[in-house]
Amino acid sequence: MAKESRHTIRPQTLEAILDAAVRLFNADSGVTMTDIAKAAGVGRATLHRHFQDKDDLIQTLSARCMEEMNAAVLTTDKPGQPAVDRLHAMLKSTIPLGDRYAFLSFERMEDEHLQSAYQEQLNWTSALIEQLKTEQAIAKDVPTPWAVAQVDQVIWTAWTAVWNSELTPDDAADLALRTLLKGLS
Amino acid sequence: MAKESRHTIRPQTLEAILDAAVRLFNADSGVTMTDIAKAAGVGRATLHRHFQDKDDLIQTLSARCMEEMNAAVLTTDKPGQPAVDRLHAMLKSTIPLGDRYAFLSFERMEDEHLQSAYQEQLNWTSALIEQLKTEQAIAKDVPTPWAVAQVDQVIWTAWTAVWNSELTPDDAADLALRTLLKGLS
DNA sequence: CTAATATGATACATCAATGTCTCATATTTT
DNA sequence: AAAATATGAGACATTGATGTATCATATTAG
Repeated sequence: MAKESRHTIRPQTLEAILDAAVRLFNADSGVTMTDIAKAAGVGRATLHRHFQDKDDLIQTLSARCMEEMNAAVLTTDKPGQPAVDRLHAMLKSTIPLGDRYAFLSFERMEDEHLQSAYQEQLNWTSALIEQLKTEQAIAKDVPTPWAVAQVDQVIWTAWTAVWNSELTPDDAADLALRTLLKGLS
Repeated sequence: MAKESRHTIRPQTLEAILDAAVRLFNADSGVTMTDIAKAAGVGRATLHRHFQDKDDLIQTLSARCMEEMNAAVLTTDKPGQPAVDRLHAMLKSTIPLGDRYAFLSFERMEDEHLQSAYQEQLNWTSALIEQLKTEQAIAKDVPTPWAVAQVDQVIWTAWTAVWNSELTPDDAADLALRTLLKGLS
């Protein structure tokens, strides 16, 4: 805290650090501060100047990812629409952020503020599932937690396919929606 | 190597170590040798007596998990059967081994012997997908890598549900098969 | 342009995990 | 029962990551 008040981080420096960190953590969870500094093209001391410790960096990164996810979902969502359309819009906006999503899944979140934000995200999806059931888009005997997990997983799968250049983001979203609703048949 | 020739590990000791290691690695990838020794109820020195280093332990563990997975799939598989039945049998036998499966996915495998064994596993699933397409159980315009990824993911999801006591292993396998073939509808 | 300050590089101390070694004890084998 | 040996406990050295401090340089603000 003392450090952040003494120094103002430059926006480009912050972006470089957080971008590099997301990238590295997705490739391997055993990332060191030195790795991040190198990948960000930044001095190792700069990391320690702006983040109290590694946990602080991870927490900042988690908060950032969570904000991006929430923003992406909420800005594209139109609550009045049919549930299937809302699901489609949600997939389209979240799949390109798959790396953020993966980071949030892999890292343990001890911070309770983040915990509750994540829970809110899960609740949002649960509500969408319920609406899908009401509108007969999915079967009522499918457990909601199972459906939520499937949505989560398909986002990750779709992002991986995009990342591997196997699919475009839009094609991945379409295929993900189709897979969720009708399976592979 | 020198150590393993000087000492014969007791079967129960080996089991305790590998069991504890799988359990811990699934909860958190930043596991220390001390953690494993404690969880296994074994002296820390015993680990170093039988495994050259941490990598050696992980490699041994990976090999063990791979063998278990392969054995489970191959012993329950009946190549003459319809593809849907083969998929169902595969899900039933692999879902209870979901923790093994997860370990293999999370750990990077530098060993080429393991790499090829894993590739073989993927090829086996790909062939099954092709058979499913031939038998019209799944659509031909679904990319095979996508289908393989879905099978992988659903095993993990199903195992998680079983682990959380939300489903029995058999129910999870049934739900997984249904989800793969018909989606959530 | 000049002052303020953020950054990079380096040296340094600390700490946790790793791996080695030894010896007393427990277990297995004969 | 006695010999052989696997294990547990703890001391020890080593290594790599972490975090701090300092100073010269680069960048930004006034």
